[in-house]
This record gives sequence, structure tokens and C-alpha cells, in this order.
Amino acid sequence: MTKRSLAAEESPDHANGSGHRKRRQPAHSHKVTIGDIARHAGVSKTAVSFAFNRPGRLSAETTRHILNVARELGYTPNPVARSLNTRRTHALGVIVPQDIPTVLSNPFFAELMSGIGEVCKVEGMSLVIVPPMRGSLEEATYAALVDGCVVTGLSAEDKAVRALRMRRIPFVMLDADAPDDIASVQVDDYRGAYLAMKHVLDLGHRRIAIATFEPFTGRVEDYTGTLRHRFSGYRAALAEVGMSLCSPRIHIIECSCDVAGGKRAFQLLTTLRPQPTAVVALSDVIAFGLIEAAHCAGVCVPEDLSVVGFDDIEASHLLRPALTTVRQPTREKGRRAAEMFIQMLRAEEPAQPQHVMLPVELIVRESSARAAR
Amino acid sequence: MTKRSLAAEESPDHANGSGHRKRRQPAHSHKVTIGDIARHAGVSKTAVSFAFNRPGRLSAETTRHILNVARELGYTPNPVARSLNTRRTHALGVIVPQDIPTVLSNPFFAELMSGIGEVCKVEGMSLVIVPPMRGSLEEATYAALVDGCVVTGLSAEDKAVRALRMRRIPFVMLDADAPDDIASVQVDDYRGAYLAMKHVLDLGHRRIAIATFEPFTGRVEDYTGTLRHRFSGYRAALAEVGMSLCSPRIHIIECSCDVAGGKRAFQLLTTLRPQPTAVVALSDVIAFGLIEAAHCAGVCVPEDLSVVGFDDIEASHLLRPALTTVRQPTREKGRRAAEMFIQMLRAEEPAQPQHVMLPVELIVRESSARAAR
DNA sequence: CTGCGGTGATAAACTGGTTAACGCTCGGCG
DNA sequence: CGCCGAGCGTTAACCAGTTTATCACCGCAG
Repeated sequence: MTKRSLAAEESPDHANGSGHRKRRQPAHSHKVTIGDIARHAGVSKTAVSFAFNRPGRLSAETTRHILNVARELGYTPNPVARSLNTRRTHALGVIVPQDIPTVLSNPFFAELMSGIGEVCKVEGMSLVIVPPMRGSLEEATYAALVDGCVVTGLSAEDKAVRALRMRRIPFVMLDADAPDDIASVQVDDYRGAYLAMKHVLDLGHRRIAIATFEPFTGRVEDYTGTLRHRFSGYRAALAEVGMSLCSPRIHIIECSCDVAGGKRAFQLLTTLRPQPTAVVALSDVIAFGLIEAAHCAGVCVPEDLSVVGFDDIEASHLLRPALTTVRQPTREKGRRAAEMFIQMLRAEEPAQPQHVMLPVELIVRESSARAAR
Repeated sequence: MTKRSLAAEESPDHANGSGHRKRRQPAHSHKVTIGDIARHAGVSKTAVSFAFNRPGRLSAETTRHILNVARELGYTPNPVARSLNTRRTHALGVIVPQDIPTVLSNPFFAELMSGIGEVCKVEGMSLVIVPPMRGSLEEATYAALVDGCVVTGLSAEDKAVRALRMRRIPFVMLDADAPDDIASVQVDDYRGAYLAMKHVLDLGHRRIAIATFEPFTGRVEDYTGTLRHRFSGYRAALAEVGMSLCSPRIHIIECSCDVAGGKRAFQLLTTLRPQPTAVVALSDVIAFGLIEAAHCAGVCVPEDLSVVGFDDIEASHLLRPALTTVRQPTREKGRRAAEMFIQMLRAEEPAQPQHVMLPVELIVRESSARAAR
């Protein structure tokens, strides 16, 4: 810290004086870099780096000195530059096929992310919500600053998924039928739907509406993933009483996946003939909308109309009537997926991807009752 | 693309042959870089970069060729390296003082982030939830890969806030009394609390509990930010009827800010003497828990107990009894903060930071009624 | 024949850090 | 006295891109 400090102090001055001053940024906005600290402290960049990341590698005095200089100049290592070297961002991405307001308005998604967040908490990571960018999820994955991700609501053939795969970014698929070489976590949607439908059938209902949340193409056969399994479940339950999705007493109502969508579904429902006596919704929030609209219209749930949801979000048991629904372990689903991702991240060798199927459970509460008559 | 392509192809080969092969990574995990593409395509790194970012800067043929090679080799620009240069991450951070599961379990926060997400959507950004890292929010801000952030639930004196300030990272404070030089958005918590308390007082209640969600130090004077304003509001309303927070008929119950906390608050409430006839909660989810627990205990809301919430989250109007609460424009609050942040990001010169105060509104529904007798 | 402007591509510097490898000094030990 | 290792610091390469300045080449006007 005597001769060397002088030398170190001189060399940059010399470099500066000797010609190029190509700083483009005006002085006022010049962010202070590791080099500035090194210069002011009279040490090498390495020393500064060590002072921040490798306590003990330097003498206590030097470390203290460097840290002091850094504090005085308001220096902090640039996290992006750091990530470039370490190849770690300490961030877990969640790829969602819709925009953020839509996703976060949905309590189901919030719970799912909360589950993923449990792992972030343990691992000291932040959570990045990655929505489509200029309409393209693929493009969004190109720009995401993450160590890997959990992919929701996409099929394995999706371009974004293929892109992740090609780049060998570790990721886990949620609620999708993944090929063997892609890790996945899903719930038993088939059984959940089966249970829901069987429940209303057991209660004697035969005029039933299904409130679903994705653009219904008219061809149930075209569905993939979650929706496909659920409709298979409905079909199976209906078959047991000699009915099918095409029966004239079965109606399929398409609506947006939120409370407003449920309300709209109720309006549509009132126009149907024969009038359904039960609705099976593909989501609790849709069921909420149905119940609310029914309440406003003077239709009693469950006396005049039985309503069954799907998900069992927290609010479902607080409602009056409390919602009969299919519980899926939403938080655990998120947690498991994130845990699998962490495993992949740690693994030296690419291990055999796991596939997890979580059970569901019918929760009978107050919104469903025996059919009148 | 004739002689030069040859020359370009040779030079790296030569460089490789001439000595150092210090690739540390085993071949199998070697990620393909811009250099690999340049070599295979027989062009310079610059050309590859231009092919991706500067259409038109290269001849159409060259661009096509490079892009083809890139596709074949499964190449995609490293977003971290790119961010280092461009100094843009296309990510907006939300600094939260609690861990992610806690935050996302709270519908109020979900709505807030949904509002912030509206801006992300418009700007094509992703949203990063930045929780404390190893207990330290300050440390978390050092590692966050974001262009700037919205800070929630912190006071201006917090170390994390000071860190952001020192590093000249653009950020906006939410729900905090910010100094002039820090942009902020808040709601009129004072008035909200005043209205809530006045409401129950007007209904004739005099034995009142306040269910609050932060470690109650016993000294209301020590609160900062939101909590301080709200308690000022309560105090003002009480003063109008000659009471104060210290009156023997006013009880302050501390609980966690979730449904379970509300339930626990109800248990505590039943032990109080004199028994309160009304509860003013600092959050709707706490009110939910209160109502649920009351229901289970056979206590009728609002006949036996009036409950007033705060926030007006979506579920509040779906509950039976529908919740009387103070509506704050949660989504708008998030959106405004994010918009201000975007402005700061765009601004060449640091402009005068704005301070926005949003209004609140009392929404009287079914959970509050005139005091018995 | 020379000068000049426009294309299309490149070399080299730059973004802001981390890290492998090495050098120097000094104390302990054979 | 010479060797060895530990402690402390440095140099230079490296991470994977972007950007500036430059240059070769071509056609064309002077």
C-alpha cells in the first residue's frame, strides 16, 4: 500500500492522459465501476472483487479499506456483469401464456406461484413472471434473465418450449403431457372432472352445464393438456349413466376465467333449454361468478341450481354457500415443480427427468344439492 | 462471401491450432456462442450480432445465411451478455419486505402486482418479485437483475431504499412517506381509517376492537407509513366522540395478515372484557377470518358483531355477508407507480419526482350494522 | 487516372465484472 | 542456509455479447 499504491494510482492517470477520452456518458450519470474503486483504493480490480466476494482472501485491513472506498463512492457490483461470469441469475422464471394482470388476477395462479415461491424462499432466489412479449412467448424466453423456469399452460409442441429445449435451459412443465425427456408435474385432471360430474349425477341431476374457460372450438377432441383430461373425465362419468357430452341435456358454456366470466356464463345459462339444474365449472372463480349472478337474479344455490367448482382456492370455503369443488394441491404442485427445477439446476449430469402426478379430491360443501323433483 | 469467407474460416482455426485450448467445460455442456456461429458461417461476430439486431445492416443473403447457421446449431444470444451491453434488462422489480409465498398468498398484493403488471404488459417487460435474500432486502437489491423497481412496505430510511438511492437506480415508493426527491404513490390511509372508525361509531358502537397486522409495539407513536396514518385516522374519529385509542373500551389486536390471523383475532376477541361489538380490521383478509370464525362460533355478523375491512379486494363483495370495507384503488396504485417508474426510466435528465395520493372510499355492505340496544 | 461516396463487412474496443495462475515476501523447519 | 508453504496481492484471460471506427470494394463523376 505504499509504492504500489502510487504506481497503481499513476498508471490509470497516465492512460487517461495519453489520449482517448471516449466516455460517451456525461459525467453526471457515470456509474462507478470496479475499476474506479480499484484506482481510488490503489489496488487491482481483483482485490476489489475479492473484498466483496471472498472475505478472508485479502488481509482484513485491505478489505476494510476497499469497502470504505466503495462506500464513499457509492459503488456496488453490477449484478448483470456478475451474472455473466457466474452464469447464475438467482432467479426462477415462470412462463405464463397470458399477460401479467390476467395471471395475477386469478387467485389460482397466485396460489400456484406462491407454491413456487416457497422454493425461491429456501433457495434465496427471486421469481420472474415471464409473459408473452409483443405477442410472442418464444421471444420472451429469449430475453428472460433467469436460471431456468417453470412452464405453465403450454404443450410440449409450443414454440417457446421448443426454444427452451434447444437452448438446454432447465425447465419443468406444469399441467401438460410432457414427453419422457421433459420433467413435468400435473394433477389428476381426469379424475377431478370425473368426480365433479359423478357428484352432480349422483345427486340426480341430468340437465347439466359445463362452464369452461378456453375458446371452445366446438371439437372437444382438439383440446390438449388439462382441458383434454378434464373433458375425458366428464365423458367417463356421463357414460356411466348412458349420457355423453353431445347429449341434448348437456351444455357447454365458454367464458373467460374470472368472476365476470362466471356471471356471463350464468346469463347464457338462463337462456338454455332445457334449463340446467347443475353447473360444473372448470374453475372456482367462474363458480363464484355463477353463484353471485344467481344470487342477484334471485336463483337459489343450491336449491334451484347446484354449482361445482374446480381448484379449491382459499376463498372457496369462505363463500356462502361454501363451494363444492375439486381440490387440487395447487401450492404443492408449484412447489414440486420448482423443487424439480432446482434439482436439475444442481445436477452435474443431466439426469432422467421425473414425472409427477398429484391426486385431487372432491370437497362437498354447500353449493350442491339433490336435484329437485 | 468468397475469398473472405475462406480467410475468416481459417483465422480461428489457426488461432485454435496455435496453442491454448483452455476450455474448462466438458464438450457436452458447451453452450454455443456468437463466436461459434461466426466461425461456422464464415463471418465475424459483428455480422452475427447485426443479423440478429440490425436487419438491413447486412445484405439480405448474409443475414439469411447467418440465421440459418444459428438455427442449425441451436444458437440464441445470451440475454445476460446482451443486457450487460445495452444496460437494459426489460424487467421491473417489485421489492417486497416479506417472502414470496406470504406476499402472493395475500390477494391484496396480488391485485397490486396485477396493476403493476398492466404497465409491464404495455412496456413488454417481465415482473420480478424481489424478496429478502438471506434475511436482507438490501442484499437482494444488489443481486436483482432489473431496470429499476417499485418498493413496497418500506420506509425511506430503510437500508434497501438507501442502497437503491445510492446506486441511482430508478425506483418509486409505494405506501410510504417519501422525501421530496423520491417519487411515491400512496393512498389516503388516514381518511380510510377515519371513515371506517366513524362508520362503526355512527352505528352506535362504542366497544371496538382494531385488528392490526404488524407487530404492535405497544406504542402507536412508533408506527411509520401506512400504519401510522391509519391509526391517526382512528384516533381522529374516536376523538370526535370523546374517545381515544387508550380508552378501556378500545382494544388493539395484533395478528398475521391472512385469514388464519383473522380467525386467531376472533379467538382473542372473545376473551376481551368488555366484549367488543365491532371490529375494524386493517385488511380484508383479516376480516374474512373474523367472519369465518364468528360463523363457526355461532356469532352472527352483523347482528352480534360488526366487521369492517380495509382494501376491498375482489372477494369482499362475494362473501355473505358481503364485507363493509374501505376501498382503495389497489390496481390503480400499482399501475400509477409503475407508470412513474417508466417515466423515470425514459427521462434523460432526472426530473422532479412526483408524489401521488389516491383517494379511498367507504363501501357499506352487509357486515356492519347498528349496535344492539 | 484520380477522387469520392455508398455498401457490406470487419477488427478491436468496450460493457463490468470473476477467476486461474502466478509472484513476492516471510516464517518455520530440516 | 536452503526449501517449502502460507498469506496476500497482481496480471491477464475470460464471460458473451454490442458498438465504434475503419476498410475494401465498386461504380461513377471530374
